[in-house]
Amino acid sequence: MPEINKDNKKIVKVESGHRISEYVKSNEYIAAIVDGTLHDLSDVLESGRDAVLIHVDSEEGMRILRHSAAHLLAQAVTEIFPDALPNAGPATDDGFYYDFRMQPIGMEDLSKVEERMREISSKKLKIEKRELNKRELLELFKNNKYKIDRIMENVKDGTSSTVYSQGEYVDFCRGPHVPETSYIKAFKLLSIASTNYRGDVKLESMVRIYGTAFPDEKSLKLYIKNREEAAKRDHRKIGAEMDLFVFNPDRAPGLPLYTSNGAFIRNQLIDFMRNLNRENGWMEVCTPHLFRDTMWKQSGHYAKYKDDMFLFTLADGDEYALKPMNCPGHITIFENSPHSYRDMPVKMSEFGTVYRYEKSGEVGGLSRPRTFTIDDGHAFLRPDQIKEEIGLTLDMIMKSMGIMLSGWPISFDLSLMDKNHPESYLLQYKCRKCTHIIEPVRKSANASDIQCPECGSVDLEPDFSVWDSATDQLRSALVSRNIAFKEFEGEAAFYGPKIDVHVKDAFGRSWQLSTLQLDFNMPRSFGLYFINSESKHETPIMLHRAIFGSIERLIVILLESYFGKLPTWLSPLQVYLIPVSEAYADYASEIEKMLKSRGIMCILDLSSETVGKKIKLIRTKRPSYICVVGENERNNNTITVRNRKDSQVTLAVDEFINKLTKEINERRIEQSF
RNA sequence: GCCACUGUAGCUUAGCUGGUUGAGCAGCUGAUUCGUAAUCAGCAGGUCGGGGGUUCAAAUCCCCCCGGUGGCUCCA
Repeated sequence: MPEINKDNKKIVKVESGHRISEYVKSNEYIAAIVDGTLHDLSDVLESGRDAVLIHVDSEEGMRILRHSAAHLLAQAVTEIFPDALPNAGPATDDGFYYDFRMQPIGMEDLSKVEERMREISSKKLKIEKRELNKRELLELFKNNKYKIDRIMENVKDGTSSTVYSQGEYVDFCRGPHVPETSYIKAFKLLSIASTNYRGDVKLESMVRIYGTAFPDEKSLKLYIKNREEAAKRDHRKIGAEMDLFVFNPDRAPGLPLYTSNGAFIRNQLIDFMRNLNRENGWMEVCTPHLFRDTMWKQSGHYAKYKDDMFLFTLADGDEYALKPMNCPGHITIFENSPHSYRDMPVKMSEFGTVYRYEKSGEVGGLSRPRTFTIDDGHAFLRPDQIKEEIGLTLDMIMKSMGIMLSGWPISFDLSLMDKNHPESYLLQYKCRKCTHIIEPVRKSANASDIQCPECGSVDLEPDFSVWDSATDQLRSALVSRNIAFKEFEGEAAFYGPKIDVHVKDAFGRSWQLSTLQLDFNMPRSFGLYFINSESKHETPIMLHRAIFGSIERLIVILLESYFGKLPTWLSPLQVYLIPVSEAYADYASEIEKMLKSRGIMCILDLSSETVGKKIKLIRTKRPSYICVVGENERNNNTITVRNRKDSQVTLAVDEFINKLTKEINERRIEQSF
């Protein structure tokens, strides 16, 4: 996605009784904000106001443009397929879609639809808004049950709402939209998908058409080019070329097998994180891959994720499950011994391989496998230790991202609770009558199903103090590291607030890596405690944290972003060594021995092919260095080295090996030569 | 699971409107001993994803199944 210019703000004074459009000279402005609400340019203001014009290049402007493009799509589809019933068509982060109840269509139909959209666009149809009352709305859309559903849900009796029309096409919509169809000129339909009404598999299936639109042809082209470029860098293609992993759909669907090359990359990443864990007091543990169902029932995973777990029953009737998460295993270790407040925090880490039964259509490559390994960690904390521990974990994140993905934009999201819906969260309550504190529970949405155990009153007040304190500590940990972050209200898990870390690659794709989640629930459901300074049992707070996230996904990110040309410390082929002829095989073997004794990944190619051919054919394996030795090198005890960018230098063998060893040990991204 | 696209040798691929598959690379054998993106020659490798049907004849047309890929959260 191209950069969005957020400073394209223009404010005009609109006098009472006038249309906003009268003050707009350029067709780069497509809508306006007045007193915080969105308006069409055709709107007449009843009293004089400042209107903030929305530029088509702004984030808001793009959404409006794409939403209008979705309407254009619906118009074209209903013209070509009169039986198609439009449901809904919003803008998405990088385009738009529209859902229709209709016969399945194919890609040929898509180009027909796109052609029709262009025709309609060039007709410069005015996009007009009308206000209708509920009765009129229901009458207008009487043949479309989906629109009727939406009207019933969104328009209260006796009130009115808006419809937008362009030519013959009318849609129930709250807008705003661009002024006329010709504003939508740079667009493309991308794909067809099946979806169900309201996303519910039990309801009828619908055809979803995806597309995207941009303010100008150039940005559209760039977007399409980036998509194609990203496809070329698909990790599955690169992985096959470099011989990193194998998939066998018959024997192990969705379960990757790593070759020695792939295993090398994994192990390098794991070694790196293992050291970082040690430096930061995360003690490595090792837990089994399967547990009895009883544990999963206690943890709550069974109730929530039963359908996504690999479950099986043994001959004696005992039920087991492969672990979908590592936390209960770590809890089992924690439980085994008493803990004083002085020993806290207790921090366990594990490269924990988990198994999740993803639905058949959802698995694919390393990005959506059915087994993956998390650089998992669970800290058992006293309530006052959150800030310190989060701060240290943020340091680990900054350090590891700097080493692996130097210079990539990183963003931090802090997810908070929505205090208007306390019933969505695990909360402590206070009895308004007798001030008794009720242990954390999750109230159900409507019922007054909880009563005070002391006086029986149902008049309970949510006590946010634990959440507030935890959230403040997360926030101040971020602030203490000078980290910019965004807050998202209502995005917290029911059991606690969290911080998510995303990185953005060279193609503008955002990837989630680290997560830090506080958990007030699991320590409670397992009855965990530590002995506090008053010799009383106190429940610890758990921190679930992963820095890489899944190692599989990290490998995907590294392969796709480096195009397979990994930093040398991660490369399974660090040196590819060629003697110019058999006569120099001995000299090359000596060098090979020296490299191997330093642990450098090296292949010596003594086959009878020409140097040119060997270089040509090794390219898909992406060696860090291609080294050639012959008469010159042997006479001077040197080596000729060609790097990933194909620049070449001849230097002393000792110097090469020393600098290369340093490059690998220091995990440098840039090459030494 | 649902929809679209797709499936010819290990990889990349030719095969038009039906006449039982053609190549390049990789592999193997031999020659060549060579200075940075393919040395030469030969050999071998395919139930055209699987099954059924139409037809004198199917990789090609029809039906069913199985893989792979994209999508199935963003609500007028």
